[in-house]
Amino acid sequence: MIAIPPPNVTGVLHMGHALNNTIQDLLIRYKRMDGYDALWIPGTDHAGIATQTVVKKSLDAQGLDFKTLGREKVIAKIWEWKQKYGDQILNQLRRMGCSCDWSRTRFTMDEGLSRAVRVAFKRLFDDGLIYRGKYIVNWCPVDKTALSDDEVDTTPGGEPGHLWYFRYPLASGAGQLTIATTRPETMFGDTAVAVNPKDERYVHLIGQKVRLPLEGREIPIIADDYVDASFGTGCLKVTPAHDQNDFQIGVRHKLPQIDAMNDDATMSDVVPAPFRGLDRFACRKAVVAEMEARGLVEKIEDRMVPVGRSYRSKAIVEYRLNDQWFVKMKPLAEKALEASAAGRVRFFPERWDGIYRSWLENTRDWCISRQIWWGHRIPAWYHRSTGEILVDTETPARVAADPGSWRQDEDVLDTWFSSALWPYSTLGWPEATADFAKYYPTSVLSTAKDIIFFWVARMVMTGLYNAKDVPFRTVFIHPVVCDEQGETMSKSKGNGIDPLHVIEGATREDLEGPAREARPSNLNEVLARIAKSFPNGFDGVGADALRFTLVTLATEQQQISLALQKFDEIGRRFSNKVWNAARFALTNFAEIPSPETGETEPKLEDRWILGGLDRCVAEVRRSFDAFRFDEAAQTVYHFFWDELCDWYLELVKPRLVNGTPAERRRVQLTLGEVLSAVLRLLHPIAPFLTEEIWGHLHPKLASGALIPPGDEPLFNADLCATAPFPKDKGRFSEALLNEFERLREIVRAVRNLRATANLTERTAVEVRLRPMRAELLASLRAGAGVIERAAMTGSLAFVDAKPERMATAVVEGVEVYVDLAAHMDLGAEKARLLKECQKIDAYAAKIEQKLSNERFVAGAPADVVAAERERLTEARAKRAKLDEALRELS
RNA sequence: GGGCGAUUAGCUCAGUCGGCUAGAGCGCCUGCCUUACAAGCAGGAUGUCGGGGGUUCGAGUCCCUCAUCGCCCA
Repeated sequence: MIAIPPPNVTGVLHMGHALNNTIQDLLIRYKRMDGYDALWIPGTDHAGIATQTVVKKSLDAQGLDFKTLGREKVIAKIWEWKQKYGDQILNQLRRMGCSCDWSRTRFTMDEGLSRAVRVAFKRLFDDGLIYRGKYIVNWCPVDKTALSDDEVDTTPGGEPGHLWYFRYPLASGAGQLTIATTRPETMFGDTAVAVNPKDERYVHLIGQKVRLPLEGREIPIIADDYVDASFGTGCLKVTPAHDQNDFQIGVRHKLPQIDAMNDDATMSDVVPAPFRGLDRFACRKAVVAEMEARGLVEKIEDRMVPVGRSYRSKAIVEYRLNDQWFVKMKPLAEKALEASAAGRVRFFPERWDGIYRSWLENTRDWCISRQIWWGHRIPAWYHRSTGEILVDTETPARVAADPGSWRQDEDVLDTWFSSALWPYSTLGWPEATADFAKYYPTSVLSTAKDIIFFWVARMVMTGLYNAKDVPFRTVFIHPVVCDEQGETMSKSKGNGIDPLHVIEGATREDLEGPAREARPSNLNEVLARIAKSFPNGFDGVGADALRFTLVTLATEQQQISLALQKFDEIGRRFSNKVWNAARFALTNFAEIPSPETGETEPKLEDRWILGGLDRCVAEVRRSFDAFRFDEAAQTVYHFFWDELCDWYLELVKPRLVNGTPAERRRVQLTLGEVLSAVLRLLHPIAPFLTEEIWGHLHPKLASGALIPPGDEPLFNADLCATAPFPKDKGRFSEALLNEFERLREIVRAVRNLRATANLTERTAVEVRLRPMRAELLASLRAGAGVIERAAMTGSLAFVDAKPERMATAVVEGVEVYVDLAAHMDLGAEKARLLKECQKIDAYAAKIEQKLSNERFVAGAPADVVAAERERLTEARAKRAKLDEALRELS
């Protein structure tokens, strides 16, 4: 069972969603076909800040003011918006072929899920794991809300700024201290100056006071280890209400907290009159100007300063004291760590477990209140006069009885608080539903690495706490989809590829859209690239090709560099091949001799392809089970194209087209089995194409009684989606593979010789074979048909001596002679043989070197040594034959 | 500053427990309109496995180190 990572209702699906949902659908279809009760719950997330922001913009555009409308009307508007656009995402999933259980579609703000949120909140509160407190929080002055640490982005290396050196006079009048600050405007909130206790320059001043310029307040000089003596002057102004670290210092030294700003980052009434109401940056200028006027600025340095920005509004984050709700992380995190240590939650690829653990080990308390309207309102009520707090899942009776005396908390919960409950709230928790009993814990969570902290870890924590078990046994972390330059795709860069463009096609204007909207600095370059690669737009390749391409590219690396061309190169090409091969097969299934006709004995190629099929089935299963979807896709690709199409189909054409009815039935039976199985192998990756072909092929197989023994359930499998996933029937054998491989090598040798003589492929040539070992003769005779057909020989015979004037090639165990007659260029043939000799000599020399090393012979496992000896013998034999051919030429 | 990942053919990437002459797709070169597919078929060329050191009989693979790139955290 899989719970979908719910996409935000704000937007449309991007390529990352396409990859993630392809993987989930693949797993679900695979398991469903393999007989499991596979449930995939779809849904969407209300995405508090993101959605509110989007709707606010649209209301702004209509000239409607948020504040004037008021909370209830705004929420109603957002609901309207959600109804209108929310389904769009689910429809996109459908178009990608996602086989979710649509009847169970959930939304994080559904009544049931909202109740789950309130129940979880109350339980955590009652257990003392949720508390309310004044705390310094990341504050977005644009959205006027607190942000969790994870919602704050910082530019590596900081942003350009300044370091101002201000003189604070000592209260004693006996001099001054110079402090360095990047944020002059916060000086009105200063409540101390701190120095490092080991800093000899200042140690004698500890305990004294300075007079805060512009304001005249006296504040103490304190000692704290946090201060870096080498930074600035070694004196740090401490502003507990406006800086994270200063807040901690303030707590340690019990400093007062002076809040110098309003919620929109203008200066509050506590600052001196001239600065009141100024925006923080205007105030910064004013403060600097005033300090300069008073001669209190020692110097100003340019400097890169760390700046946090809201990942939503991009506004510079302020640090602000606020009443907020917090989840106490430590007890929850410990349980989550235990679960991963015990292997109850496993990550694929494994390395992400370390990332997950290190976050849990260092996590701070989680601020869960958000000062917005769209979301789950915090179920807490405050008594207007006593300040008493009530927390409950529904409006408490005391509140209902006396509503005038109580007010509910204005804030809503962090979106991730409800997302954290998703794997079980979607199953009906906290009710003891049948679904919950049956499907919890879920099997797999598929997601990208960027939300391991936001989401994965929090689901594990709350799952263990609320639902008494881990929410999923396996976490699959897929790569991040990047553009061809290796940069993450984003709206602001305009480098995204729209999955719908890939599926349905796009005009050149469509393709240019995202870039034109984002206006990146290299816009012309981007447009030129589009014009060059897709002057007439992009032809849609369909959902299957989209999926196949993504799955093929999703290796264990951290990112996929994706260019639109890839969908042509990989997915479209392969889908087309499958379609054509199926079409060929279907025309040859038009007429099926009646079962009474019976079938001829399987030929070598029939047994070979069935063995290959079984190996392919086993490998695909192994790869799927190991979450190596790329390997699975490669395996099917290789089997289908290189073995089935290039060899088997070509080999059986004579029997299929001109054969006796019994011969035709034999091929139909074999080809039918292979094709039917390969369609089912491919179905989880490419559902539409395989279903379409299945619809044509399967009825023919069934009506012609062409379903092999043991596969009886297939007779009734009207849909590929519900047909059983193929099983390995154990027909693969190394010996058979080698036998056939020898034939292929002979064929390649003949083709090669013919090509070097500049003969076209359709020129039939005389071929003679001379086995080096007597026991090979029978096998070669059995494979004569394969060679004749695939190598287009005129005649084929076995000899025990090299015929005169024939070109020679040596493959494992067999000498191949081709009569190139007048076309043989003796000089070229000689050069070719000499080159072969060189190659084989280098090879043999390497092995000889190994074998002459006593320590290798003594130290390496016996089988490795024996294998080397064998290779050497083979190489020498081959060399001898080449010599023979050379001698004859000269 | 700490951590994770990457570096293999012109490009995008595989490479299992250290063991066969290091592979695939695309691109490139040559020849083919061959009765499913020219969106195809056949053949071919292409590598100091980022540099250096170490362990080992043996290293693309393990260890150390340096370099470059990407990401995460502080």
